[in-house]
Amino acid sequence: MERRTLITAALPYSNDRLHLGHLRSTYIPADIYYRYLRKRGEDAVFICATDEHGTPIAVRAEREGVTPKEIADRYHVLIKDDLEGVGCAFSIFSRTTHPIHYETTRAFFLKLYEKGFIYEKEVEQLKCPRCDRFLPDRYVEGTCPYCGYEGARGDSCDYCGRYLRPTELRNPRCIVCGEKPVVAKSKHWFFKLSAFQEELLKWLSGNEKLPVNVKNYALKWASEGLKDWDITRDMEWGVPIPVEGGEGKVIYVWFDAPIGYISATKVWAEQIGDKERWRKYWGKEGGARIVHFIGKDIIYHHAIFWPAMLMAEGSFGLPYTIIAGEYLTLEGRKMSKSRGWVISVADYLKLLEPDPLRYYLVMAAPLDRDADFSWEEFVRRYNDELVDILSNFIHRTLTLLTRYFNGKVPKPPHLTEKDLEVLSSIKAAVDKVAENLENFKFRDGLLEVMKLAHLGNKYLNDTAPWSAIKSSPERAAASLYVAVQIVRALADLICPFMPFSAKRLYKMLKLKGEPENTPWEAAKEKLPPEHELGEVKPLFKKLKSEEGEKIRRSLLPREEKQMAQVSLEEFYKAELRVGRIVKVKELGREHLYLVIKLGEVERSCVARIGGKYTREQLLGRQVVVVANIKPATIRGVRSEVMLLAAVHDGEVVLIVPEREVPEGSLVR
RNA sequence: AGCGGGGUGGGGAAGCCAGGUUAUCCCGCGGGGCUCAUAACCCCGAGGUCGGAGGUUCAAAUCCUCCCCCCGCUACCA
Repeated sequence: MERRTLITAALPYSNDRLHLGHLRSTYIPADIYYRYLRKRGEDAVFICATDEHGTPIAVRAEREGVTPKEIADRYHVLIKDDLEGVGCAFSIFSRTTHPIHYETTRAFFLKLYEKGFIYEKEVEQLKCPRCDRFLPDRYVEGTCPYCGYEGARGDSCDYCGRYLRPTELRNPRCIVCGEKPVVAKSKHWFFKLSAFQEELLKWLSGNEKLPVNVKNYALKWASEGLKDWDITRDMEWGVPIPVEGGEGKVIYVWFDAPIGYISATKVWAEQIGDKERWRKYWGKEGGARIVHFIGKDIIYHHAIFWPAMLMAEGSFGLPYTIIAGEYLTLEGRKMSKSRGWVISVADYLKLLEPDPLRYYLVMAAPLDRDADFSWEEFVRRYNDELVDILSNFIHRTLTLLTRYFNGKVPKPPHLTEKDLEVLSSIKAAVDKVAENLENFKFRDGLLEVMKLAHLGNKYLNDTAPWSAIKSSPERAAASLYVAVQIVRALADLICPFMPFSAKRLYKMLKLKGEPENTPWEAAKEKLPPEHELGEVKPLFKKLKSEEGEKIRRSLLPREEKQMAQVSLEEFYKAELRVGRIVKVKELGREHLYLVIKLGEVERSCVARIGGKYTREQLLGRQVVVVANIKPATIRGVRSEVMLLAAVHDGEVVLIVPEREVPEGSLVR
């Protein structure tokens, strides 16, 4: 039976635009795979959608005074633009607010409910007395019960990585108002995840297609024991619970999001006018190979939660494999949206073409390892590899043909052993690229493509048609006949990786149709003698250094570049010490005069914390000061040391030792 | 502390999971060839005790143990 594949790319969360990291970990690999299968003529569908529920969108909407749907609408369009801009050829880019999604999610939930895999339970839940509402997971922060980390969120601890429940947190606080929540009873629905532990372990360990990074990670969690999963939340934004008593509650976003893969397939089927078509992919028997492309951060959800949900539901196929892309750093450092240390897809596309980016992101490192986006490296790969090796080979071949053979493929009199050998290595290359793509080895596949271009350059050098044309035109004809076959193959081979360039190359070669719809094996076909070529133009132009510098300046985020770095040595010049406040006097409305005892000595300090702290709050407390700061006179009073405090939105919070230490202790 | 990733010729990276002939690729460097092409292309060469120490093995960059060093995770976020 013919192979059928359903490819999904992780649903982008609809409250921000995408950056280069998203592309590298998920969307470009998925797109390459889909384009490859499509060229193979296989039955493949490429599914994606925006994920539009959940607390972050709700919180943000609240803050902006709009509805959550408005936020989701806004970003759905932008994200779609980003992805289409880099060439992602989705069959459908749907959304989880689509009516079909609601319907599918409700049905999924009900089926599990009827089968007894979802049960109701009164739980003790955190409720904020000041905000007067139950607090869904991320509305609470506190101390992790496992590792003691103080900034753990209600759903998980970022420090030790464990998944938590809000009530497990020690010292919880409401993130909206900071109030200590109280425990209150609330009814919730749980998915019997624990019931699937054995089946999951079996499925995970028996699945030879799962990459090691996914498999090991999931096995570790599954074998540590799975708890039942609270899949409802006290909020309005989301899919309403389809059973009695669920008023004011919705299904948890991580429960409905993966169902989006199914619902989006349904939307697609409807759009192409073959409403029941989706069943061919999701059917348990005779369904498609379901291939999920995700980022490494959501392995847990795709390799544990999702398969368990599917096992419980029973009528859909389980994932065939899950490809988890690792992260992309920017100039060697982790990307960070809040620090502005990111390059957004939109910004990139304003300045450069998508193909070189696709090339770079694939080449930078294998998918299962972290990669780095560095401007210098990008320019190097662009100029030295794409331009010099690939584009230049194509250009010189086509130019020679234009000059010596009127832009037509010459008729080779006879082909030497060497010519035949090169022709057969074209076929071998086509197969090698395919084999790598079959195994999700995108980088290796692209390397094979480049090897073929390299071979082309070598072949041209060895056969030197430019000099053969004088001594033996027949040799020149043979040589260029062979060389142009390599170019022809490249036109198809680069298509999954660099679809825009493939298109241009198709035009230059006057090949019929579009590269994306032309069968993969066409790469092995030969351009016949007399075939006429189109207008020859370089595929990629070199990035000149001034031009590159200009792009670099507007592309790379500025904020971090301005941040000066401090060496350890420099840092140690600052002498931070613990002292005790032994005297407090007001100095106008904003300032306080303090005397701070640092061991044997006492130092004066004028601090701008008036109105923030009272005399009583300060007297006798231990604080941290910069002991060797250059003394200054503030409000007419000499200040010898500087008091340290955290500053945020007009708040001033003193830095104090976690417990009492001898005065004068050094802080390092 | 924990979790994760990494340490391979001057720079950047593969290879490591499935151990095995001269350790691969791009850049840089030295020499040569070519002059069709976007000062591009091709060939040859120098340069590596594959972080360190043990161990397993006929054989280890690759497996095991211990150690050293670097990076990320404490802030929504692939």
